[in-house]
Amino acid sequence: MENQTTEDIIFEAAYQEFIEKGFEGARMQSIANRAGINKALLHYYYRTKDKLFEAVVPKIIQQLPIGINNILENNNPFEIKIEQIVRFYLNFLKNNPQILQFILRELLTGPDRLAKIFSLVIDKNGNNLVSKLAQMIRKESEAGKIYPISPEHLLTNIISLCVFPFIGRFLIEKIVLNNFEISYEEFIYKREKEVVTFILRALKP
Amino acid sequence: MENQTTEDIIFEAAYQEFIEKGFEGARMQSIANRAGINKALLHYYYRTKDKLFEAVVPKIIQQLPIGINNILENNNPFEIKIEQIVRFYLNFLKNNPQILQFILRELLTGPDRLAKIFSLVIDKNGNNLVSKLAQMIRKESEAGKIYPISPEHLLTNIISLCVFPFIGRFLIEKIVLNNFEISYEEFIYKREKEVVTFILRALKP
DNA sequence: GTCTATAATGTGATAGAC
DNA sequence: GTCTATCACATTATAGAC
Repeated sequence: MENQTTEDIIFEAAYQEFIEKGFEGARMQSIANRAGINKALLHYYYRTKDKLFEAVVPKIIQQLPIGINNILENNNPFEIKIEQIVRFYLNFLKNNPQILQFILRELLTGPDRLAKIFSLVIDKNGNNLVSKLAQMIRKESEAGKIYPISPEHLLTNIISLCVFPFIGRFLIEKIVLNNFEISYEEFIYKREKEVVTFILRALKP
Repeated sequence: MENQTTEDIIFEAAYQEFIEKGFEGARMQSIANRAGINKALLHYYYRTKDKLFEAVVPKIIQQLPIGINNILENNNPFEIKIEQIVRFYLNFLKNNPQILQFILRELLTGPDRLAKIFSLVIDKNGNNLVSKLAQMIRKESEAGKIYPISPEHLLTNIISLCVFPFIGRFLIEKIVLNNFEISYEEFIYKREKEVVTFILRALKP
C-alpha cells in the first residue's frame, strides 16, 4: 500500500532501528535516514526518543507467540501437546531470533525501561496461558502419567532448552560446536527432535 | 594490602564499572570517581576506554569456571559426575550472576568488541575441557549406559538448563513464577535438585 | 604522576522559515 | 507538515601547569 502516512513510515523505520540496535544503540539520525525524512520530523510526531520507543516496543513484544491456545485446547494427548509446543516455539525462534535478542538486550541494559511496557502487554495474555499449562502439567502428574515435577520447573526447563541456543548462539558456537564438525545451522536443524526427545524421556513416569 | 599502585586501583574501579554497566553504559568519569582520582589519569595509564576494557575483560572471562578438571578426573560414575558438574555450575551462577550477565550483554550489544578477547581466553582451556566431556558422553552412550544422545546437544541442554534462569531472571519471574506462590530465591534454591533429576531421568537408557 | 581546563565530537531536542 | 540551522548537553580525550 502506497498511502502510508509519514507517521507510519517513521514507525516502521524506528521498529527496524530499535530491534537491530536496542534503545541505547539506536540513533534518531539513523531512524530519520531509514525513513527518508528529516530528524526534526521524528520529534514532531513522537516528541522524544523515549516516546518513540514506547510506541514501538508493544509491537515487538506482542510477537512473542503467546497465542498457542489452539494447541492447548485440541484433543491430543499430553506428550503430543508438549511436542507441538516445543516445535512451535523452536520454529518461531528460528525465524525470529531478533525479537528475543531485543528483549534480552533491553533487560540487561535498561531493565526499567522495558519493565513497564512489558507488564502491560504480558499480564493480559501470558499469565492466563501459563496457568493453563501449569494446570495441565499438574493433572498429568497427579494421574501418574508423568513423574511428579513442579510445573514451574518444567516450564522453565522447556523455555530454557528452546530459548538459550538462540540468545547464546555465540557461546554455543565458540565453546561447544567448536569441538564438533557441525555448523550452527545443522545443529539448530537437528535440535527440534533432540529437545522433544529429551523432555519426553525425562517426563516418563 | 595498602601498597596498591594507582594502576591497580584504576583497574579495580574499571572492573566494577564495566561488570555493572557494560562497555556502553560505563563512564570514564564514574570509573575515576570510584578510584578516587582524576579522569585524566585514566588516560595516562590506559590511553583509551577501549584499552581499559580490553585490560579488564580477561579477568572477567577467566572466572567462568572452566576449571572443573577435578570432577572430570575423579573415579565417580557418570551420573555422579553429571550431578557434580550441574551443582558446581548452578552454585557458581548463584554466587556470580553478574559475570554471565556481563558476557551476554556484551555479546548482544557489541559482539565484535568481546569476540576477539573471548577467543584468546577460551581457546586455551575451554575446548580441551569440552572435548573431554564429549568423549565421556560418547563412551557412556556406546556402552549403553545412557540413551544415545549427541554430545553437543547434551552439553547444550545442560548449559541451557543451568544458565537461562539467571540471565532470563526477569522473564522467568514475570511470565512463569508470577503464577505460583513462590519467590525467585526459593525457586533457585530448589532448582539444583530439579535440574539434576531432570537430566539424569532423560539420560536413562 | 597528578591535577585543572579545555578541546573535539556525537547526539537528542528545539526555533523558526517556508 | 517539512525543512535548515542551531542549541544544549554529555562524554571521550588531550594540553599544559605543577
